Amino acid sequence: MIFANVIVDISHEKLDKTFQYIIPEHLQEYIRPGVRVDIPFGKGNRIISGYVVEVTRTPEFEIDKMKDIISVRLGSKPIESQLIALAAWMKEHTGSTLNQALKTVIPVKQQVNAKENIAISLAINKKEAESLYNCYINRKNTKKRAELIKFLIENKEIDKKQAVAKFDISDSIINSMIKSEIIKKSASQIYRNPLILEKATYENNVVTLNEEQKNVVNSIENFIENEDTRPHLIHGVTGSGKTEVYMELIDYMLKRDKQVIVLIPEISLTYQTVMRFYNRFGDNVAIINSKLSQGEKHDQFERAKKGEANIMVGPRSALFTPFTRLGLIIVDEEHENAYKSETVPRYHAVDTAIKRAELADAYVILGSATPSVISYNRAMEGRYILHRLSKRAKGNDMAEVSVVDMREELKKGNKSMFSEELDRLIKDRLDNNRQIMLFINRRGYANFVSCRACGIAIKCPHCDVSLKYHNDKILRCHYCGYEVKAPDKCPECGSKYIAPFGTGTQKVEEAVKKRYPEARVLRMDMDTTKGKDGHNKIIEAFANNEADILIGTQMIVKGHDFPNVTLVGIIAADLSLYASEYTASENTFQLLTQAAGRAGRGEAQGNVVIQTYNPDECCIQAAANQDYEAFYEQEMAFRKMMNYPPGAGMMKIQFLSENEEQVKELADKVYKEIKNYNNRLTIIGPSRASIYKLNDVYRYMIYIKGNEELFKVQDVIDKTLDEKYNEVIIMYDYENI
DNA sequence: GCTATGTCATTC
DNA sequence: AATGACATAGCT
Repeated sequence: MIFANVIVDISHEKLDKTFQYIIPEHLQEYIRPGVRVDIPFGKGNRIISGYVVEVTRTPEFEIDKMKDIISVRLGSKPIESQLIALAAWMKEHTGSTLNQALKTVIPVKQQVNAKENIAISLAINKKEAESLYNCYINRKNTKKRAELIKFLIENKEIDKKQAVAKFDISDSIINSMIKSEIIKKSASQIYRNPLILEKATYENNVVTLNEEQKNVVNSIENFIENEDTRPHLIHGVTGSGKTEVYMELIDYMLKRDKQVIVLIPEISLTYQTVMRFYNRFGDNVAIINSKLSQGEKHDQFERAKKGEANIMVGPRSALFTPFTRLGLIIVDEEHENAYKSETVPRYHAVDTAIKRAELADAYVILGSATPSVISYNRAMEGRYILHRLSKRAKGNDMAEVSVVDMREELKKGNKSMFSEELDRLIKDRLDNNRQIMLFINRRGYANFVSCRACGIAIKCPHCDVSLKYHNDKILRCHYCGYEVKAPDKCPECGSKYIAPFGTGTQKVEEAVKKRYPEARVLRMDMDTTKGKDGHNKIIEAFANNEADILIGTQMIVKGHDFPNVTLVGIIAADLSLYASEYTASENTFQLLTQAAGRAGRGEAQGNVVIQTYNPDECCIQAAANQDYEAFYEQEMAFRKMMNYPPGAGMMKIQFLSENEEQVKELADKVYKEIKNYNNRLTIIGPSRASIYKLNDVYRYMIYIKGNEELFKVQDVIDKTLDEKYNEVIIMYDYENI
């Protein structure tokens, strides 16, 4: 016997799960995940529609109580089917529950229903209503009815849900009132501010591509003509004009009556980027970002569904745009960590994009100046098709990069945070009215506060990290937001020789202001961009030449185009190198290359100064030489040797709990279970996470190397879970599987 | 005892 | 969300 797990087409918390139905023999060939079916539901067996999310042979409900699926709705394949099939895939590949996956994939559902909220209004005229009110108010059990009628006389209509809450009235009363034609149901109005887009200028409608760009466009079009569905990876150096290539291909798709999704990391989803698309395609572009309200987001999705917009630009979640004629998904800056979801379902946008494209018969283009090692490896193996853009679009040269060994600077007696070379170049640029960007990958004033007498560093009481010193003499935890006034005496030994150490954006800002008092300085980090529009304001101010020097964290290096910047200084390149993840080198290389790419995007030659204590480190050298291939070769050799992705697949299991003993116990127990299940697997751990305590939650990790077989490990663990460990949350991540 | 009205639990 | 089962008040 075969069963179908069906999610019913009614939006209500209590029904937010699957119901299992028997698939009658004559329907078996039609039923697969995503198919819409009619099913009997509830006591009266009223017929409602639902979606099949899973087909299985294991019954999860008493078979004799299980009902049969009535029929399959074939023909027009609603977009929901496709997205539900995608959710089923996500469940499988991220280890989330189906509901979690569905909620992510179809956020529209609740909204659609919210939009169709039922309102009630009077079905009789005012006089009748008033007399009825007098009648009800004097009777004993009809107070609530009377109040409702009074309200409706005064206010015309009310949302049904609100009425239930406000008058503590029950559904059956409302229903009976509808039956006796005192009130009537109607779809309530929606009040929502539509996203106001500025008028498009269509200013650069026609862009001439250079030879290299044309080649890439032609080549990709060729693969599409031949229906080769392999994803494309465009490796284009910073400033090589990937966006123009995307736009050309979007145009090509629109001409074929297809729709396009463009994913952009949230952080570079700025006014600048958005306007580029808007100027070229006008109203055909819909945009979402995480700052939009649920309602606004829903409106954009609705526009897409109706075909009023055929291009969706947005972050990760734009992947789930309900396009019915999806033809192409573009993932810009595909290496970005932001594409990996941090909440369940912990999906990766690149893999999910490829799956969505497969379900929709669409194509995928990934683009980056620094492709992830995993993606590049896939291109090398022929699973992706690689395209190169090796020249800058405007014909200008790549910036000249120099690496400065800060140990040597110290020997020379330079104790400041600016090397001689950086200092010389900053002065030069200030004299010539050029702009400068200084990059330091750490916000705040200093890294930590420690006591010179006893050597302790002040830590966050909730997290296993040191507190960061901020200029306002406050210590902050950058993970949980904990704040405390900086002490003037060591809390351990009472010594007054307690001082901030290390460097952060605030300290750099202070040093810059002191050393170059004539320069106008802007700082951009988490602390200065808190406001709603803070991010854009700073970017715009800098773009308008309102400042000479922009100091910032990662935020400033992601994809912004400032033609007047001819110097980029990386104050301390090593910060991300010491991270404990196996991707530390990759992250450092990406960051440095992207930062370096900000220089000299206009006509003038750019300079980049990388200050480091590890000048011989491979990733720093490769970034300095702007040599991706060299980096890839080195890194890939390391990954293969260590069996890290893409050398193998990897599964990460995290154990989280406020109960320190329980986390450890459970991690140990799970380790034994896995060993027991398959003792040939390479298991690393269990060990403490790099930040062991975060927000008062203790964290243990287990890593397992392997391939598809790892998906089964989760089932094994789920089955052996003991109620005793209910407090412990287990999170799974899969990489390169 | 019967009806009108309100509450509750259930939905494969 | 929607429905039948059940509970209770009020009336004849």
